[in-house]
Amino acid sequence: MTQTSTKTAPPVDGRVSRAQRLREERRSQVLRTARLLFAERGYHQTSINDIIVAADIARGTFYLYFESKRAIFAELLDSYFVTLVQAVKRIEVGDGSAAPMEQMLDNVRRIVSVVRAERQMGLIVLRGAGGIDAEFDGRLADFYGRVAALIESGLRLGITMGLVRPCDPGLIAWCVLGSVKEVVDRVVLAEGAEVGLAANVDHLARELVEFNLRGLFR
Amino acid sequence: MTQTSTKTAPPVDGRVSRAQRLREERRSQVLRTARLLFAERGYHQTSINDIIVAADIARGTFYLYFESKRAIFAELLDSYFVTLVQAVKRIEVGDGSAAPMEQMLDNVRRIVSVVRAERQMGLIVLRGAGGIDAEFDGRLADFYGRVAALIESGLRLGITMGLVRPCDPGLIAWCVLGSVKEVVDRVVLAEGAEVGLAANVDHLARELVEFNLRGLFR
Amino acid sequence: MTQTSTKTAPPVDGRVSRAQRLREERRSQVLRTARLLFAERGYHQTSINDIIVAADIARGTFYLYFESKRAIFAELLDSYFVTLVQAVKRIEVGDGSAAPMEQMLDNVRRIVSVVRAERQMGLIVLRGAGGIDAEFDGRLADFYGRVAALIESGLRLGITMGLVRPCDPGLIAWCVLGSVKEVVDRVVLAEGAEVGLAANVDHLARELVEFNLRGLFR
Amino acid sequence: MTQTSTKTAPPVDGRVSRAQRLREERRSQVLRTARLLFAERGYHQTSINDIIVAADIARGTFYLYFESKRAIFAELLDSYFVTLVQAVKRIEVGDGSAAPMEQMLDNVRRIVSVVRAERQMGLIVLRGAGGIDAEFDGRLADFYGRVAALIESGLRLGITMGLVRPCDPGLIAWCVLGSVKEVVDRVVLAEGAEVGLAANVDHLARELVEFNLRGLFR
DNA sequence: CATGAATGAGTCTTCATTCAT
DNA sequence: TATGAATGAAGACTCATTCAT
Repeated sequence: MTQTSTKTAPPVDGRVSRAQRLREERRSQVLRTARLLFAERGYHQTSINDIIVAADIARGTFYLYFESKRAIFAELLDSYFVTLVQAVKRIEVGDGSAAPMEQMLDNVRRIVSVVRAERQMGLIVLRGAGGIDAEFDGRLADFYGRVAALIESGLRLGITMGLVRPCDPGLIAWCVLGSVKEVVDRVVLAEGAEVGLAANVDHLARELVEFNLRGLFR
Repeated sequence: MTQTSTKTAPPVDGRVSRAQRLREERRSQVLRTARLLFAERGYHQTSINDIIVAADIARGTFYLYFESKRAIFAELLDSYFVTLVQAVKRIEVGDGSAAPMEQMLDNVRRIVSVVRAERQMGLIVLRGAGGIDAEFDGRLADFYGRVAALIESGLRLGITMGLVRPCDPGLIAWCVLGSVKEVVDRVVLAEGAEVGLAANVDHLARELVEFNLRGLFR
Repeated sequence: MTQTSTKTAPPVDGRVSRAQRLREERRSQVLRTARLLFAERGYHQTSINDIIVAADIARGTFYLYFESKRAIFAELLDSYFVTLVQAVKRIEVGDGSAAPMEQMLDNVRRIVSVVRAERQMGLIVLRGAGGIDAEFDGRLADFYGRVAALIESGLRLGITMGLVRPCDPGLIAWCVLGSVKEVVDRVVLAEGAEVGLAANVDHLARELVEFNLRGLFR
Repeated sequence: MTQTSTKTAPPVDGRVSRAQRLREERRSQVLRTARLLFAERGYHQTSINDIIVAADIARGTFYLYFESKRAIFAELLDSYFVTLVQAVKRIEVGDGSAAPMEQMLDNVRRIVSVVRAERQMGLIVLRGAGGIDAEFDGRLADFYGRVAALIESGLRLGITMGLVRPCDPGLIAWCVLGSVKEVVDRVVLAEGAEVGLAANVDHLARELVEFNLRGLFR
């Protein structure tokens, strides 16, 4: 139906033809360009025209690689979700495991590093992905919901083991998630962040984790 | 310059003409309608047409009261910011003051009550105001920045007084803000929230404050 | 949803406002223009742009009056079908009725006169309405199907009454319809027709009817 | 000028090279595929993409064999016209000839058989070839014009010989043609035709010819 | 000969805003 | 003041055709 359908399966011998490689390169170059623009100006303020001009391709070429504007955005979003989720490891509690605090620190460090590596997507996910579409809103809510569920199950375990004080884990999971999101957003992604605080990731991670574990009180 | 700025100041005698009153009524009715629609479908998915149909006014009439689509949205946003800021009181520490915990609880209760009273604007501010425009993004950042600064100054005071453990107040302020925002968003604004957890505002406030003060550890 | 929705019901007093009248005029002017273009160049070769340029209206204005290109074409088609159907009267056989031949002559005369009055639509229906769309094809087939059914029932009656020779009425109805369509198409609508044969409608009608009644044999 | 016209005349020895043969095979396979698609969905709804996918050739290859979309359609059309024209034999009147009625019956039978054999082209010619293009419309008109002229000359002869009643042969030729076209279209090409009436070609031909010769009257 | 990635003119449609009445 | 018809810039997407490999 659409001309997009990329037959061109790689040769059976497993090697990838030169054309294939070029094709992939082109595709990811468009993806990169689009990511940049979406992050800078948001979904609605970025037109297909903006993308093809910035990527220096023809109008039709865009549709050779992506079905629609929504599709390229969705792809960007989904692949970022995957990257992010992979950065978060469940906190293991056991003899051979590192201290929970250390594990949490590692989680935060990994998240920060992912977000900093792909600053643009961070901006999109934390700020610009809402309000595009009912479907995208849903996807975003889904993603955060899954993360919150992960945290919640950790909390439950911690409570059972007597490590975490008794609390409403369904609620507190959102507190934890919220504090992380906000710090990542404001501190990691802030314009001048490169020079400032965020440069010291370790300090940031330690403060964040300590806040979550010990709260404000002395 | 534009016709809209014809503020038609009330007559010197202080009384407001009947026409004036009607004008104001109509204006705020349009505002209400727009708020509803923006909250339901977001900025981009709400057209001027949607608004005038729902408000039952003519297309031209809209522009008699508001300069543009942006303008009405900005107005809605700004007035909500004012309401919200008023809900947050600086934590007083002194002989005659209530316990800090109690003050924080009150802050949370007030915020929750404001947000629930104007659920629509809450949705807009927490979800839908990003990604519209560079300027709106800035406004939003500004607002949260002011709130964070407020929290930060409280933290500094707390630290000085030995109530709050030593920490990076500029960073932790964002943690606090983030946890509040997320809980308000997911728990207070969630579809079925009216029946569920959020119904018990007190429980919610207490859990949230406790998390912020004592963290997760037992 | 669309801005097309024409509220503006006429005032209760039954009179039509000046604005209403203007609106209708504008609308039918666009219809006329579109009809002309569709007839001249066919559906696919006529762009919205062609229509608005020829009608001297703005792009948006078109969509104020019509939902889409398909919609305006459908409207043109439907109203023509109505006109055409009204031109065909069932052949009455009875004491007070004119001779069947005379009634058929009148039918042909009326059809020819309708077609000549709206030459453009004739061209569209007889030549250009096929191949646009499965739906339009269906509509066209439907229309001709109804006409054929009308003829068929006439034939059955004629056979019963001994006026028409025994034959397969379902088949012969298409013969009759086909002969009429072709003559109307080639003779009435032909470019130079105005000067030639078709000028003499009476001759044409008589020949056509005679052919249908008596065939070719001497 | 165009690469396509590289007819690569066969070697003088009259034999056709293997490559030549392959070329021809491929070409006609594409023609077959295109015919199928054009018939099924019409000219405008069939894209080059549809054709190359169905024919399993590369995009560029198509243009190796055919100049353009128009060109392949034109070729299909023209070759069908030739086939059709060959099916119609002039009615011979003379001592050694069969009865005119029998000759006409044979004509109809041949036409029906051609049309049924290449149902797709029948559909295209009778329904889908109009409204594509001024030129195609002309070609179609030309073809029917030639057929009508053939019939007309037959009628003149018949009149001269006293077999056909006096009439306007230029007009009546179109009646005859119209009745044949319509029957072929609706009855022969109708979806379920294979099972229904049309199965009995002889009945159909006889009814059609009888209608043309004797008309409706008893 | 064959390929298929690239092209870009052209299409329909939307919608914030203006302005004559 | 109120109206709503008119505007036109801007947007997403299609598809016949070309051309380097």
